[in-house]
Amino acid sequence: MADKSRRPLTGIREVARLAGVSQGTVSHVINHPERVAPETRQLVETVIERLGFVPNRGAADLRRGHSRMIGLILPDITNPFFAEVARGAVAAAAERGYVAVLCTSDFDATKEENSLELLEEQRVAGVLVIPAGQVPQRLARLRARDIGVVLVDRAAKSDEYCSVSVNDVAGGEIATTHLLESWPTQHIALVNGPSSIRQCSDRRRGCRKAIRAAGLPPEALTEVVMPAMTVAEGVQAGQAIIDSGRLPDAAFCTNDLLAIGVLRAFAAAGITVPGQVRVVGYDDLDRGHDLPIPLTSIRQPNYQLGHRGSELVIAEIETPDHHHERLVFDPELVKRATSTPSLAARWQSPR
Amino acid sequence: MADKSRRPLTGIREVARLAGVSQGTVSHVINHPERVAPETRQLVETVIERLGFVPNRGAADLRRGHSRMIGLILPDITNPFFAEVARGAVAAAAERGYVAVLCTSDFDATKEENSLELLEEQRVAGVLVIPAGQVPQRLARLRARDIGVVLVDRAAKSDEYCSVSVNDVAGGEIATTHLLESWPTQHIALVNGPSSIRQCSDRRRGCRKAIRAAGLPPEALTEVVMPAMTVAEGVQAGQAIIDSGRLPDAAFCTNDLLAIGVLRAFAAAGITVPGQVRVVGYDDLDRGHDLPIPLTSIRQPNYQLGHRGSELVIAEIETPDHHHERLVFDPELVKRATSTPSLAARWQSPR
DNA sequence: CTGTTAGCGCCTTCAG
DNA sequence: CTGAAGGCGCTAACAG
Repeated sequence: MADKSRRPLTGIREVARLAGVSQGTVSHVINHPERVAPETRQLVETVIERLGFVPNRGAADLRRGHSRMIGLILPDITNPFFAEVARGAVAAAAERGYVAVLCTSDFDATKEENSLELLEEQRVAGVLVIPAGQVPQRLARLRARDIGVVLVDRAAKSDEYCSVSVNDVAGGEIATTHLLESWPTQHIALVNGPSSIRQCSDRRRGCRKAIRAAGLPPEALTEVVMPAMTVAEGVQAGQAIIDSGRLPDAAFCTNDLLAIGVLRAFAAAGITVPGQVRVVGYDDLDRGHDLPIPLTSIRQPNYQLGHRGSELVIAEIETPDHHHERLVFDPELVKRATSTPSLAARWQSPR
Repeated sequence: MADKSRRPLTGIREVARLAGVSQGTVSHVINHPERVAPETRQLVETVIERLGFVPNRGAADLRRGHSRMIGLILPDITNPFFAEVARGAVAAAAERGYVAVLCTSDFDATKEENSLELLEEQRVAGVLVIPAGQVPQRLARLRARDIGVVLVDRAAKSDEYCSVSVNDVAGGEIATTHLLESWPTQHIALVNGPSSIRQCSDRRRGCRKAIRAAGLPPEALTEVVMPAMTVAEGVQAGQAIIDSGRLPDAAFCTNDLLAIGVLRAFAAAGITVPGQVRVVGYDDLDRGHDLPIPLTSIRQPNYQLGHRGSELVIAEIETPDHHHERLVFDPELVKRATSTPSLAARWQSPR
């Protein structure tokens, strides 16, 4: 508890000196304890303990030629979806003794590139990236440097990268099928975001597939496309549906925010859910649980995405002859009152 | 686009060779461009570009004796509160050219210690920590190593560390005062979590203060303490209030989850809000926005907490003679329908 | 302005 | 099983 002489209570060298052994031996007790005589080891460990010595990972990494950091680039850590991915990624990394360096792109391709550069400078062992838009060009350079790369929430096109993603076509299909099967349905509204977002077009594809499978004609589906996927847009979409004069039996909203907006518009117009129209969303946000009527939704294995993603990069890094893998998860339906008349009863306002 | 000869298209040395200058000069064009003749610089930059050379930050850090990484330890990145803090912290770090290493404690003191050890090994320049419980002992060691430390969401006791936190007493006071002033009120219920959580006791303190200030007797306040702060507990608390037979004029719930539960219980019992009872929560979760009746709540400057936190560590790191600062933010009332009869009208279910 | 040089802290053959 | 020695890639004096 003294003043510790001000100098970086440094290194392996000091430990060696105090223990009366060589640096090499100290290094061994740290990295290959078994190669050292029990008593020497014991001695060294005691000194390490007494000095409060903590090895300098950076120096070790430099010497070894590779680090134990993995970079994580995502658009917005505040988004529950990405946060969950991050949680899985950080957990898996920690399990394997890696630390995660977090970068945020704010959906900005430039920031994304900058982050990639920073991570390259740090010589991270690998990166997990949830691209904000296009798959960043710069990833190629990282790969050239033998930095592991895995795309998250986006299937790799070619076999250039590993990727973990979830099957949005299946999600759209599941949602629609549920609507179709749980109650007689002739007319479905699809409330969607811009087709330029892959998720949106994939989910639409699944939706159409289900309709076809049910033997319904394409006209059974009416699509409302909104420029953004917020509650406000949802309200507008809901209003548009109402104004169209032809109320659908059910509405599949491509995300929960849109669904919440639609629900709001319906409530304001006195349209009952699920009585007149059944609704399902996508993402299974917590926000959807406490609505006047809890929202049926599609849940994605977000934590798994991140977790398996980390495992994949690490495998890619540690395995000499690595084959790129493309993992695709399936989403899952979570039934709630908004699509299920029987569940809805208890939610109707009392009295 | 060739095969790049397999070797780590390495270093400054190679650049120097190809440019026909010395390593030192290359280093200068990277770190002190102004100290180099424009043409030499131009030449070197061209070579750097052509080689796709990216400096090895780890090596530089080793040489310089300090890194540009800041560690971030928080209980759960999935919690909107912490996520927002992280966003601010990461942004501020990036602004100053630092990268953030993210660690998660899962509210587990052991994991917290482990993370601190990892960060110490990485020789991060500083750490931002949101303690899971007690302030970790190990922080002292980091400080001894000249690693910057700032406590987030917790005021430092002594003047050992910098800290950024928010005034929970003020929050409790604001919430209660709002309830008291916006409508005639004789009886308030305080739905609280365990007193062992500092936030809970602080908010209670603020609540009492407001009641005293309004000239009401202590009996005007009835406290319901729940062992956890979830929606489920909130429902129970709401039920308890109902069962007590004496409905309060207003309820201050110490977080939004509790409030949501209380609201649910009230709705199920046919008690109108804000008609019979007005309610305010705490945290201003998104979840509260889409309730049958939007929830009045207290919002904390989470992003600011993280942002200023990062700025503080960086200041502590970069400023030789640094005085520990204790920043305290004030929370803010967000009025919504749940406490405001006039706002509530438009939310009443139509028809 | 540019070149030379000596390490930062650690790991890892290679001998003894 | 242990010690000695040579860098990893880069920066920061110091000379020229």
